[in-house]
Amino acid sequence: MFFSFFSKYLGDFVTQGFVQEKVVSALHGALSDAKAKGQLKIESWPILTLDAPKRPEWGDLATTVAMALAASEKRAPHDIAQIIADNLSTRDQLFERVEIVRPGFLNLTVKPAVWLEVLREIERQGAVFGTSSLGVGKRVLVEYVSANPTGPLHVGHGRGAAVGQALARLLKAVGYDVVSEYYINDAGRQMKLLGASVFARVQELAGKAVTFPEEGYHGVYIREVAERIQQSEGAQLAALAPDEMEQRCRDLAYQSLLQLIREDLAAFGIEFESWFSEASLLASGAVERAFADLQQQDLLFESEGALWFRSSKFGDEKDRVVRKQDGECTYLASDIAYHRDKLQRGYDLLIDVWGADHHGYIPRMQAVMQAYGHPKERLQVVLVQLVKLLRGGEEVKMSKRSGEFITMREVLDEVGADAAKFFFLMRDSKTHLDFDLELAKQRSADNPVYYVQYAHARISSLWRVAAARGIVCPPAADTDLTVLTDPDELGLIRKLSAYPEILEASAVAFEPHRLTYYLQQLAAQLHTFYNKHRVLPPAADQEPQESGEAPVAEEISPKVTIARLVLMRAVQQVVKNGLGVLGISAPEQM
RNA sequence: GCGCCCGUAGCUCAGUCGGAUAGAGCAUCAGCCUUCUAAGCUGAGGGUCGCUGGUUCGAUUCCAGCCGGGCGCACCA
Repeated sequence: MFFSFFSKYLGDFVTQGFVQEKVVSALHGALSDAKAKGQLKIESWPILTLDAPKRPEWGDLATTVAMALAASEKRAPHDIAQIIADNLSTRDQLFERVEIVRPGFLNLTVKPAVWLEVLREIERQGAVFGTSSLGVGKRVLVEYVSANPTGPLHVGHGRGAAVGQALARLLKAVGYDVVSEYYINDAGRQMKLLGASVFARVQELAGKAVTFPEEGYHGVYIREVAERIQQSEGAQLAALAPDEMEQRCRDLAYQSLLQLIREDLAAFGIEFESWFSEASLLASGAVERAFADLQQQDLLFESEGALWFRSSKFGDEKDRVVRKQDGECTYLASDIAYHRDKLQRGYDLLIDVWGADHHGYIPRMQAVMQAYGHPKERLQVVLVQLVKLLRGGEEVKMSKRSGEFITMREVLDEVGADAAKFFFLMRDSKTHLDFDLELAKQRSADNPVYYVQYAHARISSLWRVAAARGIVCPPAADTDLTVLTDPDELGLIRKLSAYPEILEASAVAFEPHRLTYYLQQLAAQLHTFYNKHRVLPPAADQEPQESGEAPVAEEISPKVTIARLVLMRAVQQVVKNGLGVLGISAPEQM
């Protein structure tokens, strides 16, 4: 909810990672100084990237600029690294250590005091910590799910829904103005088949023998819809002529199924700002206008009695039919008109979330972008691969033929919306996903959803216990954090500090799973810390264990307690923010 | 046949605008713990990053060619 208010804060909070930003500007300064002194030429400025080194002894952050510059400077990377290091050493309020290693790595160790600032920063920014202004001023439309209203949503749609929503929120978080839209295919052949199928079932219920339409919808839900229709207005229906009756069945079935889809999405916690009807495009003449535009640029031609779009002109492998010999428009016709409409609404970026089996459709839609005078990159298609449902390692079989499949609703009812979303977002959307229902509903640390949510709940529990013991945690600004010197503490802070970068990388790559992965790592680090260290002092009543075997409980002074509480509060904030972006709740208790 | 995606530990997968000794979870094995703030902790083994070449100081990452798997090549959605 608070996402819609982001844009007004974005100007104030530019967080490319608090510490990272300082280090980058220090590096930039060092390079400038070196250039001014004539030590380096620096004809073109390198991109300053910071990596978190794999080994702790390599410092907090590392950069490879020296090696990147080696070629253009025509000098050994090590020398360049030395020059940078020398110029960096004047900025020693930031660095504890600057080391040059082998080919030309620059390993930087930032002073703990600088890291501690991150905690204050997180507290200051709260729910907007991690957001950035990358996309400010740009409008993007994310279209997803868009399932035909001819049946309930299945598991694949669920993954698409989770991915689409996460993408939308991710882009909002980095400053874009985002609208989510569902395109309703409420026209054409599918609807006719739906009407015919339901009509046939209604006739059956009325005791009339009918032949079920070829390629009709066989699912049980069709019968259910027919039964409802028969009950509610069987009498009125009987009075109609057959084709009127079929028409009526189609309308009622459509409404009923679309309603079902809306309800399922609501149950999944997915909301669209906009629902766009294909039929409305046809009714408004938008398709004809789209054609006229193309006609004008000679991008349409007639051949073999059909009308073709010259998509090959824009890199598609061949031209495509938009109006068939029989005079009917193809689905491509509506899609052209629909995407033209999106463009006319002034979006800077269009994102379509599709099933991966539609990938062959991308070139022709990007051709549409170009036909209307936009770069093809204006349309970005995010592909979502199939979900393989497992139950305790065994594949759950589904048969398409009989029209029976596992619905999204069934999965939600079994594992809950949070777990379903998390699992859908755990892997790169373009790869196949194994989704184990048993694992997803487990309430244990083996279940990654619980593991992450538990990190949040666990900290909430601290507040409850602290409150009960009358311990209050003052704002970070008023707290002496210098007692946080343990590697586990500083490690957590470094992890927190990386959150804005993760968020941004995840957003620009359209890959929500990176954030999911990060949250698992952060949770793991939190749990490790939590198991190893105390935050609150032991309760007064259950004092000393017998001396001897029990591991010596860590001494914990009030000062340390307070500082660690501040740390915990920051971890909790970041977990909450991250889960929020993924559309997953952050429970206070589990 | 052409095109797109995937191929990383026993399993499921991260990591690639080129960087150091390639990571996580599960499983396996070995210890410890049965305590609290809440559902245990610590460690180990495990890899020709599909194969072969190329570019590079440096390739899991980029390029080419193969191999294997998936998907797509409609006047179907």
